[in-house]
Amino acid sequence: MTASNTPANGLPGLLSELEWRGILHASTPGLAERLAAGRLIAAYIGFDPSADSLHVGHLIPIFGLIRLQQRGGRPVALVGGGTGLIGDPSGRSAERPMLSEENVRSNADAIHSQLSRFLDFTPGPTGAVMANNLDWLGKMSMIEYLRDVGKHFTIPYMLAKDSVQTRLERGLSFTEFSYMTLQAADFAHLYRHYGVEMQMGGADQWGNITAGLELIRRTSVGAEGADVAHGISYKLLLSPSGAKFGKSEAGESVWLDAARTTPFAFYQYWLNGDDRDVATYMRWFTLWGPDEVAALDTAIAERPGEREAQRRLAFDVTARVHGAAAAQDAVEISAALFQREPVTDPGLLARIHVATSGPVVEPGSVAAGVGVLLADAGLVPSRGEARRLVAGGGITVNGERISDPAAVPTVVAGEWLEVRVGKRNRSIVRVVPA
RNA sequence: GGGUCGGUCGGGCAGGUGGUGAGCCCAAGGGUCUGUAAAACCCUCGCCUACGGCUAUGGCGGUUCGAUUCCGCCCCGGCCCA
Repeated sequence: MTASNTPANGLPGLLSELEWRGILHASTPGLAERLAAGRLIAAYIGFDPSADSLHVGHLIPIFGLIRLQQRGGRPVALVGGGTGLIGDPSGRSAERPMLSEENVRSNADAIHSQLSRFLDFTPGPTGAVMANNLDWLGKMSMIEYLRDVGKHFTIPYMLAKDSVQTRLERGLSFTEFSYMTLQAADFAHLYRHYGVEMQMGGADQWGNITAGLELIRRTSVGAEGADVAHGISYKLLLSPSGAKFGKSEAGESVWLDAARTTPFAFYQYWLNGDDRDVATYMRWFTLWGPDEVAALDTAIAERPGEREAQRRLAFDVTARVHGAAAAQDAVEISAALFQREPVTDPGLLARIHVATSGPVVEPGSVAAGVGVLLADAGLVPSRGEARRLVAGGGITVNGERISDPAAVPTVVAGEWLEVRVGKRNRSIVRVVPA
């Protein structure tokens, strides 16, 4: 850890930091002055509980809060237990399915606990705070909503929003149309009751953020002329390689929940990134300062084969999400699994099997030949696919390239098989009688 | 509610007005080189108990020797009208 990890210039340096990292999309006029004022500022970001775990895409807002706290601001993480029942049309091309209340509630709980590991919630001026908008939106009566919130929005104002415009042709329910007013109500509520002066979010949230500013401006008294609230939006993360950020090779989301995406798989996701993307990712997903980042830029350019930036990035992010021990474990398992020779030490095999949530098969599957084995283990979608892979030379078991789908591999120490499917997909299969 | 157009492989299409839909593009996967990267090149790309068989044109039913095609009802989506 170097000195650049603790920005000495505090809150006033926030905007310029987001600038050099290439993250800043927009910010309200006057925000720089407000940050320079030397007073504490609290800012919030909302998390939509549409699933029971956050995924790597959520690291963007999470880092937004982390950087704020690091610079001496108070981060407020808002879980959308109320708004999640409505559905944000922003960035969506079609009406989304409504989630049940129980669903949203349990998702909100899960997300709540995941967020707690990224911020310091120790009570104090910069202590992080968690809130759930169901607490106030759920209590609001319809009359109250229409008088206190709806009255301050004109239809032309709402129609002008991008999120609405892009949906006018394709269809948009009144419910989703109203979403921005609920998010505005959140901001206004947090402004009044928690002293939250700023909302942050992705570029697609800018319209919702400004709707909140509008509501606050129209409903707050005093401080005439001065901007009483602010907003920052982050760019849409476009990976230079054109890859969809946050999707594994199989097209699955990379989750922050270890039960969904093992720390090993998580580490592999970052390690395996395209060279062209690392420079961007390390700016977005680490707290490294300009000097460290520049040094790694040089490393990428001069010694790409070493993948120093990928390794450091993968370790850093994995450690942040799953802890340093899990990250170290992922490094060791990766080294063992991706060395030239197959793993044969039973102790190590067992350890890798557990850490990677490896598949378990019965001896019968092994005796039926590699083709059947791979399908039974779930390493390939079908036997036909297994045959294709074997024919193409894509399957290696215990270090031996398989040329016949009917081949019966030798089980190591009576229990283990090291299977390599393609170049990057390697796993340990455990053989246990039923 | 009425009308109309559409629902074919992960995505995008083609075709088809009763006689064999696995055809194209993209995406994807495997191999070679390299670095668990990219590019390039080669191969593959519905499923299976695999020289063969089975399933696939939103769902159900009908007409027919035979339906993706014709008829009816239903579901989903777009547009127009009320």
